[in-house]
Amino acid sequence: MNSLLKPEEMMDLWNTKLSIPIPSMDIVIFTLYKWHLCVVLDKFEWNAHVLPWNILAGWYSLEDNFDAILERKTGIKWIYKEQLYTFWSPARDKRWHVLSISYYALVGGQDFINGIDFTKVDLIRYDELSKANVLYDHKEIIDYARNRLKSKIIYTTTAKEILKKEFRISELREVYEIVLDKEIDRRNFQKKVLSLNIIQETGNIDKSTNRPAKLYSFIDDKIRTFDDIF
Amino acid sequence: MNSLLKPEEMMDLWNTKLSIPIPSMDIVIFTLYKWHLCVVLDKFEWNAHVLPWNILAGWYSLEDNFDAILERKTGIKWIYKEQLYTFWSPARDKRWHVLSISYYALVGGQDFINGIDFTKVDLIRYDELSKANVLYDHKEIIDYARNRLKSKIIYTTTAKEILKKEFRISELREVYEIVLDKEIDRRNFQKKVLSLNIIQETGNIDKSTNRPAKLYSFIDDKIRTFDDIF
DNA sequence: GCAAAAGTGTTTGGTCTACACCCATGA
DNA sequence: TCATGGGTGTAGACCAAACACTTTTGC
Repeated sequence: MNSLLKPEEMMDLWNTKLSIPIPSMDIVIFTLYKWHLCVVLDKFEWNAHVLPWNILAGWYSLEDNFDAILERKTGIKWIYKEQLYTFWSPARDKRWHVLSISYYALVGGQDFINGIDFTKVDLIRYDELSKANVLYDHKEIIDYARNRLKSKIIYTTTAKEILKKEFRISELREVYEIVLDKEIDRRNFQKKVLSLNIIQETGNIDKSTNRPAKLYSFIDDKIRTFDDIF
Repeated sequence: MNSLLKPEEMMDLWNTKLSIPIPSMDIVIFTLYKWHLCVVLDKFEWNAHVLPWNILAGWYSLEDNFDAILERKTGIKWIYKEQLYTFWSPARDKRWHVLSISYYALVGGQDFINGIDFTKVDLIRYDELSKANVLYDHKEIIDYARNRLKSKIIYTTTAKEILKKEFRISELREVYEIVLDKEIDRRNFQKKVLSLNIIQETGNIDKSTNRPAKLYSFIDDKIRTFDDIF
């Protein structure tokens, strides 16, 4: 993932000889942590944050570029991700003249949290982002991703990435409640989700609460679409 | 809209010294012509076609870049457009190593057809595209745009760009029938579209058919969203 | 009068919402 | 036996699909 010229040399070349923006990638990683939707952000200088990013490595696909950034920040090698949008305006970033191809993903699990190097990266609650000092247009990119996440989870099995292999329907519902930021009727949710043919009983029972609960798993290995859940 | 280096010089620079793809823009322009969904494609050499495109002019916004390509091909100065996707893979285009930021739009009207220079550009029916020789991955980009168009027209007033200021509800319905490629019940469509608060009677009557019809116009000047029409 | 297309209404069935009740277990 | 959360059912509101009849004009 190296380029033939050093980054500073590239910048120099661009700014002096070219009128073309440098393609880079910004990634928005959402997770559910302590019952809140959070974003992974790079610490930047003293108290500022930016999205994890890199200059696009042109010998690799966009997905490989995403994976490289993700792995560097979190240790996770692969995750379902989706292209978000390509942001550019001549005024976007006066220092570097950078075009941003953005991707986003929803990730969960203990391995993910353990893999994060919290000296370099922070987990910021989405609902507390306005208090943070997020640089450039990265706050807008995060909001854009947040909206996309909301609309996608309604008709895709995005929630798969947050849950363990086997889960209770109530756990699935909680993912939806946090991502959509609203309460969902327990009984109606259950009826609907079972009618969609996306999850199946595993036969196992989770006895960790007073009344044990049936465990379910997603039928498909891959993220797939279905008729709107709401 | 010029760059400091000539295109050939840029290409050379990229291929020899840089590992970074050149940002370019491909645009997918849909229109309804003789009752069919069509795409505007550049003639390329003898019998091949490509999407209208250009190397990204970095002093201008993405939308300005789109407008410049559109105007060159069709004489139209402004139209509602939407970013589609950014395509890139190292193998995408071996000659030029080009990253494609794609936009799409739905355009209509006689001015549009009159503005097209048909010596440079062809109008190709979407349902006959498989017979055409469309180069690179541009066929996939068109398909991607076609799907986006289908899903967007269901909850946005995209059809506005195809119709005259005042139109019959039956004309609006025909736009939906062609874009969605299915028959729609006349009566149910009328009820639904009137309940959405997106169009209003203008008070004028169109007497061009046997039985005259009320004319309607969109309430909003801008393209807006509404609850799904289907 | 007849064809063509507009305008309006009804019936039906399914789906979403808001609920209530009972059940299995741990403490 | 009580608290906690799981499992299941039902009535009413609402919405969408299928469909029929009447109206207004040109020829």
